[in-house]
Amino acid sequence: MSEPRKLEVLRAIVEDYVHSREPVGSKALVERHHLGVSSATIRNDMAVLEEEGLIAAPHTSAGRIPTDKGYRLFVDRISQVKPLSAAERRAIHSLLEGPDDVEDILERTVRLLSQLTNQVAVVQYPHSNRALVRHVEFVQLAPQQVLVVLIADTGSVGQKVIDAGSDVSNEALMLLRSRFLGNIAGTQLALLPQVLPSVVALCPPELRSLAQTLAQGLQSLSDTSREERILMAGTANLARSNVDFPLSIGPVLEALEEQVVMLRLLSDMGDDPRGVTVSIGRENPYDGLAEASVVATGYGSGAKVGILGPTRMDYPTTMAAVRAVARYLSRILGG
Amino acid sequence: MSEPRKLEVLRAIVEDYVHSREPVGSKALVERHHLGVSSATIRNDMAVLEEEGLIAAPHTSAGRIPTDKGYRLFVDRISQVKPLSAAERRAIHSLLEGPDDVEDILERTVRLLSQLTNQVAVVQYPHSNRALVRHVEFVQLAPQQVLVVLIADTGSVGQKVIDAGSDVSNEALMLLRSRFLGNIAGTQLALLPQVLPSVVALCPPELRSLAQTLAQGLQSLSDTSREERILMAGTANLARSNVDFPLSIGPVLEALEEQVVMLRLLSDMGDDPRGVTVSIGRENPYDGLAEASVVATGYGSGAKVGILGPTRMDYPTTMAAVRAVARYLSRILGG
DNA sequence: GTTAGCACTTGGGCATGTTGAGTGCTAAGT
DNA sequence: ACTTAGCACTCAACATGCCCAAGTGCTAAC
Repeated sequence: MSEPRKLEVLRAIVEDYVHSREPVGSKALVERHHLGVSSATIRNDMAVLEEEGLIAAPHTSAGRIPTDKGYRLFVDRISQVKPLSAAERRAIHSLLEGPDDVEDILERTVRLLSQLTNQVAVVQYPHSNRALVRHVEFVQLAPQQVLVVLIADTGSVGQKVIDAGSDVSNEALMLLRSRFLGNIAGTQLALLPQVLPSVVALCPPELRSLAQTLAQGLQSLSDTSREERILMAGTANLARSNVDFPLSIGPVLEALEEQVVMLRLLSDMGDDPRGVTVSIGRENPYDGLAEASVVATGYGSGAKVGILGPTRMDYPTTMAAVRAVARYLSRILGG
Repeated sequence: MSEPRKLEVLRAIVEDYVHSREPVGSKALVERHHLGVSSATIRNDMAVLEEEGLIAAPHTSAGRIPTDKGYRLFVDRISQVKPLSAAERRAIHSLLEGPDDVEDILERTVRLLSQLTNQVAVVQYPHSNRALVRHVEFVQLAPQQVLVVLIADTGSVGQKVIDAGSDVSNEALMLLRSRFLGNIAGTQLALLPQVLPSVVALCPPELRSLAQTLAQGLQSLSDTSREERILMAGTANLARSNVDFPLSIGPVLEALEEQVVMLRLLSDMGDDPRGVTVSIGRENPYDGLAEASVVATGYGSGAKVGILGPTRMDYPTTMAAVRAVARYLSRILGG
């Protein structure tokens, strides 16, 4: 059989199955797509595809459905990106309007993306490797408690309450504040771990231990404010898309709730700077997502946006949406 | 028939149904609970209960299940609070340990509560009606963009990027910062709307418009940092508890995602300062939650904690857990 | 390499029968 | 005035058997 037709058949199977949710047979296939051959020929081709592990039959006399491997081939070699509809473009454009508040933008982004794709949308907070320290504030909350605030020039704000271990005088705090501020303002967040110890060393010995504690606080803020959070929307789509399909939704919700899992997942996906990356079914490192696929891509300076949905999803459209949204996001955030 | 026994029967039905998930009939009832009468008597009682709308039969020859109204009576007049197990007490106690960071504590709280109850746990950020302005910071991000930061003495931090409309000089910003700080430090957040205009009025005329913009930013921060966010955990429990039961999970997820809906819901529930409040099924203002119940109570100075689950839930245990967690939370946060 | 034809498999739909849990009612007992 | 035993009745759930349509794999001819 001809190689191109084989791929064409796989493509037809994937598209029909995604759209109908039902195993697709040889006859239906030859009717819906005008391949120039008969159903018998298709059957032969399908037998080959099955041998290669690209499709499978749920039971003897049913049609075929694509396997993870089949989707993989489809995504890698067959599908072409679908252009977005005018309405979709418009929706994305409207992201450009409104306040430039990072939080706001990300929130609108996930909402939009989840509506666009009918899947769960996820976005990682922007990496701010290049972000600089703009301001540092120590606020005394209680005799032994200090609120540490770190403001970056990107507008991201980190906060953390730390326990000093002993009473803190206001004067000491003021002194340390100006000492820290003077020495780290303008520094890249990413460099804080290297810079902070020297600042501590410069402090008067009797304040050394407090300074050390504060420095730790700042450092952990520089970590977390950098990339360690995600935002998501559209979890209800999980229930909707599986209304007559028993994808076990429980494990997926669990995974989504564990930010650690999701962060891991996103960063494990290569960040091909131009295209989107797809992780299909069992390719996925987390067991609970064995029946799910993730479509993601980087934006700005390396953080990820993406969606999560059932393996049976419309990859071309979804990939187009993710890519488009990522591009706009990069533009807005000036990545 | 005797009134006390009628209630006893209702109680037995509720308990059996919650535990077995199946309609409960007269015979099973008389076997499992040693009521001193025969099944025929129970049948008569059940007929009365059904007339009163407290229980219902899914179909002719099935047992009865409690209606919303039945649960209501059960919660209000029959059930007694179950004491928590030692393990549960221990788990709650361990909340006391660890950093006093509000964010951290709330996060651990929802996790704990969702595990304790096997439901979705929700917590509203603490009200800070009594919270005072600790610090105000204006940070210039771009010629026309200013980041406004408002820090309260409770450790809550609000941030917002505002667009000034025209270029802002650094000196002007510094001046306004000290002007605002001097006039509103120590003020209650709740009073900001009244105080801010006078501060604006005191500013030099050429800065009036910028001051106005900044004041608006601060005011919106005082709103949002006060109570307008919620945190949740355990959405996966929704899927688990309904594995063989078709509570439509979709609408519930939608509701959970709409913070506005949840906030509305929580604040609409009375805040009986001592007991917990329960909202059952259709009593619920939001249609998507017609098959769900919310068990909530206030903590600290009026914010809410609670859980959301199917109407068929173990109310006594759940209520006990919610109440206990709320108490500890109040203690930790010094409400 | 493709096609027509055909025997074969099998899940799904449907009609039918059976079972058992559960009810409501009546009449008798306390 | 309640309670209880007994009984006829209802109805979902389950089982059984049947047929049908969809779909396959194979073979032989083109």
